[in-house]
This record gives sequence, C-alpha cells and structure tokens, in this order.
Amino acid sequence: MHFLKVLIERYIRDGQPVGSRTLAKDTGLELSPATVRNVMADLEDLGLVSSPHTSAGRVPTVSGYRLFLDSLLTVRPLEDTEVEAMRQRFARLDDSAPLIESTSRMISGLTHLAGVVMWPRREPHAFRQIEFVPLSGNRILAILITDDGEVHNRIIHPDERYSPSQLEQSANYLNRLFTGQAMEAVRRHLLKDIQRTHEHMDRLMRQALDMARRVVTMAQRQDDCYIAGQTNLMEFTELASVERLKQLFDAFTEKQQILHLLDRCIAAKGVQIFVGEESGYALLEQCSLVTAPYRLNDQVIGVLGVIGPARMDYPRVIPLVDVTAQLLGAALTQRH
Amino acid sequence: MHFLKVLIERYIRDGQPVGSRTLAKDTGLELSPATVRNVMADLEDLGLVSSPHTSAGRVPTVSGYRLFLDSLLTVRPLEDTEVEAMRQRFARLDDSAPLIESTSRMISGLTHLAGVVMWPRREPHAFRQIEFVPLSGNRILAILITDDGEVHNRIIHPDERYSPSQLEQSANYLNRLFTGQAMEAVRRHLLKDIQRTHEHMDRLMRQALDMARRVVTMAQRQDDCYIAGQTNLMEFTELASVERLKQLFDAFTEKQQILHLLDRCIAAKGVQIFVGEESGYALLEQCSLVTAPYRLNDQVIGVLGVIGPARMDYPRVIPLVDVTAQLLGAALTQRH
DNA sequence: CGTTAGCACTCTTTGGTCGCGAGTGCTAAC
DNA sequence: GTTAGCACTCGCGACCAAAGAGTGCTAACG
Repeated sequence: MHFLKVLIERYIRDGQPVGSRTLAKDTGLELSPATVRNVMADLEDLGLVSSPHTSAGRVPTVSGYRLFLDSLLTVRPLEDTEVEAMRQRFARLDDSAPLIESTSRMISGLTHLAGVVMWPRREPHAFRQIEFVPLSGNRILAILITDDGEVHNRIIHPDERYSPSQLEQSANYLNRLFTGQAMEAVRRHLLKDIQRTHEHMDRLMRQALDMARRVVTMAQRQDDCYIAGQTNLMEFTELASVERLKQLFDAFTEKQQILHLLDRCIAAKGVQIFVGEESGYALLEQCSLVTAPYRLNDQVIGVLGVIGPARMDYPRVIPLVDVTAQLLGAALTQRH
Repeated sequence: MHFLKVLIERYIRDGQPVGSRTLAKDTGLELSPATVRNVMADLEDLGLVSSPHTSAGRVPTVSGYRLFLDSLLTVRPLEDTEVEAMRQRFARLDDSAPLIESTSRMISGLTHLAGVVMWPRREPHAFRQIEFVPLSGNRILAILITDDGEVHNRIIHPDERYSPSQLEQSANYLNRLFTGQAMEAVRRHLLKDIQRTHEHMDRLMRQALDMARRVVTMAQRQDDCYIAGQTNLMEFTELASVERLKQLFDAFTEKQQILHLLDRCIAAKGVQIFVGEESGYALLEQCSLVTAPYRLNDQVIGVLGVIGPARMDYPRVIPLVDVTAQLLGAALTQRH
C-alpha cells in the first residue's frame, strides 16, 4: 500500500500519469521498474489505480483516493507561524467587515482553490421588536429585529394612510404580543391564525398583523453560501475544458447542489472529503470537496471548505480548512 | 457602405470570415465576386475590415463595428407582445423581490449574454432616525434609517454597559441633533467635529456620537453592480479560450473595471455601446458592452446593460436593453 | 519465491508532407 | 465600372513515420 501512497503523492505533484520507472525511484526502496510494474498491476486489479491507455503510467481512481485519504495520508500540520498569520488576518477584520465573505476569500487565497462558506445557520431565535417608520407618501418602513441581532426590513405600501401615532400603537401592540416568542411561533401565529383573528378585532390591529406578516415572511433567511475564487479552478488543466467549466460555474451560481452537499457535511465531526463523483453529483467529477464544520459557542452552525481538482495537495489543504473553520468559529464567538 | 452593413450582418449571423462569393450573394445586387473583392479591398484600406489571413474572408474591425453602429444599423423594434411579456415579468415581481438582481437575470436570459445592472445611485438623502437596541451581553444593535427608506445596522460592543433608558436618551439626543439633515453633513459632523465636541460634553452624549459614527461610516454604500449569466459567455467560440475566460471572470468578481465603464455610460442619453478595446480595457477585447441608463422619477440613477461578444445581435439586443432600462425605471418609480 | 533483465508490443505525441478548398489580388478583356 | 481568368496563399484534415514512454510477459537469477 505504500506504493499507492507514493504514487498518489507523485500524481498530485505533477498531474501526470506515473510510470513504473519514476515510481521505482520515488519509493526510496531500491526496486527495479519491473517489480514495481507487478505491484502496479495488482493495484489496478484492486481498482485503486487505472491507466488512461496502455502506454501511459497509472492514475489514482476514486477508490484509490479514498483509501489514501482514509488510511495513508500523513497530514502536515501547519507551522505555528502560519497559524499565527491566519489568526492575524482574522484579527485585522474589523467589526463591520463581512466575516463570511472574507473567510471565503481567505481560504480560497491560501489554497488557490475555490473557497465556499455556508452562512451561519442561526439557532432558532426569538422575536425582539418591530418598528414602523413612516416614509413619504403612504409608504411605511417596517423593521423587524430578532434577538440574535438580525435586522430585517421591508417597505410596505398600505392602502390607506396611518398617522405616526397609529403606527406606534400598532408596533406596541405587536411587541406586547410577540416579544420573546420564538420566531417560528410568531410566524405560525401570523400565517395561520390570521383569518380567525380578523373577525373580532380592531381594524388597526388587523392591519398591524397584516403588515407584520409581510415582514416576517421575508425574514426567513433561506440557506445560502458564499463562493470565492472560482476562477482559480480555471488554472487546472484537468478542468480546463470550456464545457466542464461551464457546468461548474453554472453550479456555482445556482448553488443548490453545493448547498446540498455542504448540508451533508454539517453533521461530520471534523474535516470531511468528497472525491469526484462520490458526492453523487456528476458535475464534481474530477473534483474534490474538503469541508469542516465551524462552531459558535461549541455548537456547529455552518460548514466551510474548498472545491478543487481531485488532485489537490491534501496534506496542506486539510489542515488549512480545519484551522480556518476553527478561526471562523472563534471570530464569530468573539463578535457575539 | 452598404457592403459593410451586409458583411457585418452576415458575420454576426455565423461568426466566420465572410468571403467575396457569399457577400456577393447576400447584397442582393447582382454583382460578381470579383467586384465585391475590389470593394472589400477598399474597405480594408479604410480599416473597416480585416482578414485573419490571406485566404480567409473578411472580418469587421472595431472601427467597422463603430461605423455600423453609428450610421448603418437598422434596429428592429420589439414586437408589442414581447414588450408586454417583459412588462408582465416585471409586474410579477412582488414587492419584496430583489429588483436589481431579477432585472439582471432577466436581461441576461433574454439576450443569452451576461447581464449587468448597477445599483441605483440614490439621490443625496437625509438622516431620519437612529435607534439603539440592547442585545445580550454588552452588545448594542445600532440601526440607522435614512429618508429614502434604507436601513443600515451594525452591532457595537461598547466598553461599558448601558441601560435601555440610557440608550433611548442617546438615540433621542442624536435624533434631535440630526433628523432631516443631509447624510453628508451628518457624516462630516461626526467625523470632523468629534474631537472638539468631546471636550465639553456629557459622557453619555460623547458615547452616543461615537456609536453613531460607527454606523454612519458603514452606511456609505459604495457603488456596486449585479452581474448575472456570466456563463452564457462560455458558449461563444470566440471567447472560449480558458485564459480569456479567466480574465473576464476575474473582472466580473473584481467589478472595479466594469463599474468604471458603467459609470462612463451614466451620462449618456440613451443606449451606449462600447466595442472591443474602445472601452480602454484590454480584457474586453472581442467583447461589446451595451448599456442604457435607467431613471427614477425622470432622474437617471443607474445604468444597466449586457456584455457579450462584439459579434452580437445588435438589432435585437439594443431595443432589449433599452426597454429593460425603461421598465426597471418604471418599477422603481412605482415601488417608491 | 520474490526480483529482475529483456523483449515485443501498444499507444500517444510530434513533425512532416500532401492535397483540397476557400479565398485573394492582379491583369486583361468586356 | 464590371467581370472572367488565373496564379498564388493559406489553413485544415488526412496520412504516415519515427520517437518516446510505458506496459505485460517470460525466463533467468539468487
């Protein structure tokens, strides 16, 4: 199996099929190419490597990578100075900087791959406050604040005009009604019970509920992720066909499939790797996804990672992804 | 010059150099290829066309396109039904839908090119209201509302703890001080005078100003644009080299150059076109940018357009961009 | 029995040649 | 001014040969 390891390491280095002669040199053992050929034939029988054609060297298969990752890989931990440098970069992000985007760009820059960071999946949060601000014309600005500090706002055009004091009354009413309740409950209340309550209620309060409904329906932030450094992938010859790139980039703008994949990684304890079509998505053929979950106060709330060619420098990428996830968690916790 | 028109139209159709025989047929006039060849030689002398090599047909040069666009082009106005369909699509966007993004996707879908829409450049607006909401810990959520209905918010970690009533006092103070003033003035006040005022002021008020400063500095939305359908460009053979694509996509994520270009179009009355390196940006070689400014209440507040190969179907794209700009303006005005 | 040298074989890559087709420029004739 | 004719150029695909890389197999070796 040592052979497989050396072969894959070599293949990762220069991206070309590895022949018996080169492999013989690389192993360190003093073996002739002929011997190595026998071993390689065995590896091929096991389905761990394959040759593109008769007179080329061998290339790892997906199962080859799998075995490599699961039991052969020696991760090269980062230098302390490197970790420190990363920590510095996080520290330099001031409070207002968009943390998720910056993190994605950072990991992409460090690995020269595409970085992807899922938006933190907030724990179920509670309604804190709603506010109606009159604008010019009939327009009203509705602002909803949840207790994790998220602010959602939306401009509403009601049919009739409300005085500032009416708006204040409405807001007070809603705040009395909902403050402290879980958003989920508020949402249910507003969506389901709205018909029933309508009948026996003050007109103004009905309107208030109606306006609240409009903000609340919008405040459901659906899952999303931020992808950076996509163009890095254009540098890899094995992906550099225009059709493949189109597929990949379409997936990057669509994001649906990427999100599904990330979602499957959120349960994992630590670094998780999908090689090629292992993910079940044909478009990631020849690609690998390396992810790590990140935490806020010891609770996993998201996943980040990189996408790159299957032939990527795992020993370096894995710790980078790992450390970045930890640092992002720390930064989030600190900001909190 | 009629020849140039036909040649370009033909080239736009099938993307291959146009030879004398085909051009002879296309003109409609009953001329022999030899005659056409003479004319083409003249066009080449004028720098309007060029041939990739001796035995290929002719291809329009940038100046050729320029002349074509300026004086030869016959724009094919959209069918009423098409305009109506577009209007419908805008109408179907409900109030909460992200208008700019949707517009960009729409124009990209209609033209099969990359769509780009600049964010509306709001007229200078006034401070309306600031609000401090206490969160858990020391954290405070600062919310700033301007009179165009924009909401900016930021979480602040002050060194000490403030009671809700103190926060309310601070907010009241700031609101009294600033409401109705132009944001520009508020910003100046907060940034410049902050040192002087500090000395002879109540501690709480000083802190209030300080917190306000932090939100206000963030509320300067710098220019940005939304680009959709980039991957459409991968379908065009003349751009389908990986390096070119990388350049283009890098520019799309960087956006800086694109924004500069759009900025130059904002002054134009109507549709504006840059062909190839006319724009001054080498990366748009072989590409064209077609833009139109859009209005809110008869005032130009932004630009939208498409990016595609120089060889694009101008007679169709131009009216599409034009109409989209008008419809976006209408939608904005209506929402307002 | 594991290891190795030797050898025939396969397959890609590269470079070269050739012919074809498309298109041109020029000249001379209409 | 227009056109036919012709020699010429160039790109492209086909075909071919040689080189290089690497393989599988067999037989010999310690």
